[in-house]
This record gives sequence, C-alpha cells and structure tokens, in this order.
Amino acid sequence: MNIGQAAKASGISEKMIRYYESIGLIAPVGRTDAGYRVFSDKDIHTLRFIFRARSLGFSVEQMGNLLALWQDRHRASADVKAVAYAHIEELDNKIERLMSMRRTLQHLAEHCHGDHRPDCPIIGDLAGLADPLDAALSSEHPTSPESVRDTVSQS
Amino acid sequence: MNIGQAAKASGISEKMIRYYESIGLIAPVGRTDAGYRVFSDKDIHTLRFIFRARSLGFSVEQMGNLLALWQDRHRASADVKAVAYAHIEELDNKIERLMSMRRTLQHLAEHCHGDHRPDCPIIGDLAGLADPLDAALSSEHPTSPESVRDTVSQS
DNA sequence: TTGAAGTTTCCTATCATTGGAGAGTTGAAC
DNA sequence: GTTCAACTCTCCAATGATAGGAAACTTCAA
Repeated sequence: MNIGQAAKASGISEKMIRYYESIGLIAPVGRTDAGYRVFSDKDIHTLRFIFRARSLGFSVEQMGNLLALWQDRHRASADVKAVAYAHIEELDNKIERLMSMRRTLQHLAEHCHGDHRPDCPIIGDLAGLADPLDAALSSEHPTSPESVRDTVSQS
Repeated sequence: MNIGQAAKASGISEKMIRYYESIGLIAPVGRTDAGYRVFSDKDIHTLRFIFRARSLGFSVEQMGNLLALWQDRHRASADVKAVAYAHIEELDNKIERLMSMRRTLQHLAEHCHGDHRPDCPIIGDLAGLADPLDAALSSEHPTSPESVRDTVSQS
C-alpha cells in the first residue's frame, strides 16, 4: 500500500503520516527500491488507532502513551483508564474556560441594543467601564477611547 | 511609562505588546531618544481593552475589528453585537466538539475495569473493535495490535 | 564609575497542520 | 518505446499566539 492509499484508508493525510513518522510516533514503515513507503495492514491499523485517538482530542504525546499501552500485552487497564481520565480533566478545563467566556459574552450581548446607535455594553466592558451595562443603558455618549480615557484619568 | 510598567498595568506581557505592535494590531507608540517605547494613558487603555478581549477568547483579527469599532464614534451597536454573536457561535462549536469527545471518553472509561488486567474498552475503541465494550467485557484476550489485526484481517 | 535592571532587535521554538518547490517514479495509453 | 499524468520523495516555509534567549544598549542608584 502506498502512502496515498494509506491516507485514504486511515483518514490521516499524507503530510501527517510523514510527520508522525518523522517525530517517532510511528515506526518507520517499509520502502520500495525507489524509496516509496509501503504500508502493511498492521501499519494501517496503527494509523487508524491514531486517527481515532486524535478525534478524541488526545495530543501526540498522549497518543504515544496510548500506542505503547496498546502494544503492551501486559498492560494494566488501570493505566489506560488513568490516561483517559487525565484527558477528561483537560477537556473539562477547556470546556469550562470556553463556557465562562460564552456566559460573559452572552450576558453582554443580550443587553446590547443592536441598532444604529453606538452605545454598547460589549464595547463598554472591553473598555473597562465599571458597569458597562448601566453605562451603556444610561449614558448619552458613546464609549470611544477618548471619552473612556477622560473618564479614567479623571478618576 | 516604559514597556515593563505597561505590561504590568495591562496584563499583557512585554513580548506580546511588541508582537501586537509588529503585526499592526496597535499603532506604534512613542519612543524616547534612546529608542525606548513610551506608553501614554491611552496606549495603556488600548492594551487593557485587548487584554479583556483576549480573555473572552477573541482572536487577534477579531480584536482588530473590535478596536476599530471602539474607535469609531459613529459605529452601530448592531455591528458590535454581530461580532459578539459570531464569536459566541465559534465558542459554541468548540464547546460542542470538546463535549462530544468528553462524552465518548467518559462512556468508555466508565466501562473500563481499571485493574491489573489488560482488557480495556478504551483501547478497544481506539483499535477499532466493532463493539469495544462488549469485546472488553467478554473477551479473554487483550486487544493488542496483533490480536486486533488478526481479528480485522479475518473479517 | 560601576553594576544591576531594564530595554532594544533578532532568531528560535512550540503544536499540529498545510502548502509548495523541485526532483524522481510509476503505470497506462499511444 | 515514448510520453504524460498522477504519484511520491525530501526540504523549506507558513500558520497563530506565545515564550525563551542572545547580544547590544540605556537607565538609574549606590
């Protein structure tokens, strides 16, 4: 099997297959006399393993660990589980960070008129107004850099 | 104000301030005769704006748009709102992708014995078994590359 | 005057991935 | 047999946001 077929069969691009080989995530595969890579069924299977692990968000380093565990007949499932839970925790952290951003932004956006007027609590928050919602709802002037700077330097 | 003080006051590292200047996100600031950057109150305020936008997950490009809107006294709040909602959608996509990974991984991990035995539905799933949970729960042999390959090539 | 701390620019690296250039190989049609 | 398209090879560069370091220069206080 050539690299093109291997890419199609595994879901991993040719570029990435070469890359994974270059960084040692996968062992160097066979070569023809002309230097073309030759992929065995086992190689393809390893690539599919990587494809699935990647789609679960595992990093290259974690995939290396998982591959090692996969190839270890005497592994303890507890070790695999530990890698999985460590990754779940990472995912949780990322999710929480994104959801926190989302909450803040949603809250600000909900209170933005969204019309032709310049006043906007979103800009107000970014500009660092103490209470961007109130400011936007009550102020008569837009929250542009100059006006904000004035406000700030006056305080 | 020197760059060190500006970094402390804004929460953005010196490195990143220079970077933001180099890519044109912020205009070049003043310089002393010796070439040291000099930050005005307004510059600091812009940096804080960027700091807050970044902490809400906006990309450099989006921050450029937001800065332009901020500096535009005649902006329509609808434009700001549109940028915000576009970003919320991006956040939603990222969150959903991560949560999907989390769900799958959690499901697999819950069914992993987590003991000294090698059988593990997590590895089984990565290896591409049709039903990794069943396979892991019922098989007598670990799901190592060779055994999987045999299984696959037999099918 | 000296020395530490601050600043400058420039180069490098990260992570995972994509793109391209230039050279060589394969395989099928003519 | 030649030709031509499709494929593959290696190497180099770029992405986006950030960090680290080197070498040279400036500032400021002791």
